[in-house]
Amino acid sequence: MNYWLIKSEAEMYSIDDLERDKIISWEEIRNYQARNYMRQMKTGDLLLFYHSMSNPTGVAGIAKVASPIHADQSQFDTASEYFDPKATSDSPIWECVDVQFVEKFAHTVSLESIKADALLDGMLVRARGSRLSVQPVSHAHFEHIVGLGQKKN
DNA sequence: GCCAACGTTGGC
DNA sequence: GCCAACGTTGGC
Repeated sequence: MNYWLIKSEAEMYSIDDLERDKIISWEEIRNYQARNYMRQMKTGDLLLFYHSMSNPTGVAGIAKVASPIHADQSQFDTASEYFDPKATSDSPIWECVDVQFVEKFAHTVSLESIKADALLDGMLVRARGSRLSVQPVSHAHFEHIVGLGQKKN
């Protein structure tokens, strides 16, 4: 079992949207490194759901991988801004997994508190200028974030 | 809204 | 294959 962090702009698609939808294809990722990490995902892997461009930014809950990697349908959709003319159904360029809601935290674990916590040293999301929207997370970091998010205060 | 950091593109 | 120009991300 592996652990990951996925980012979403909170105003575009938040943990509340995922709670409502239950499960969606995590489409529209157009970054090779992020795609390559998604290719490594296995059904059942757990995901920290991170809100970017929000107040506060941070981890808002947990999701899980609910399908094997598959073609991102938006690359074939000429009406989509994510349409890719170089992609064909025989050789898709962009891929994604399905993501299923698990839980929303009692409170968001803010980036500020993540940066301040020595137990989270080395988390990629703390890196200055980190723009990667799909990142691996260690088991220890995952468990610690979940503990912080579930804590009542 | 600003802007630094980063990824991608394309000319050569 | 270099690298400047450009577009995007994302914290603040």
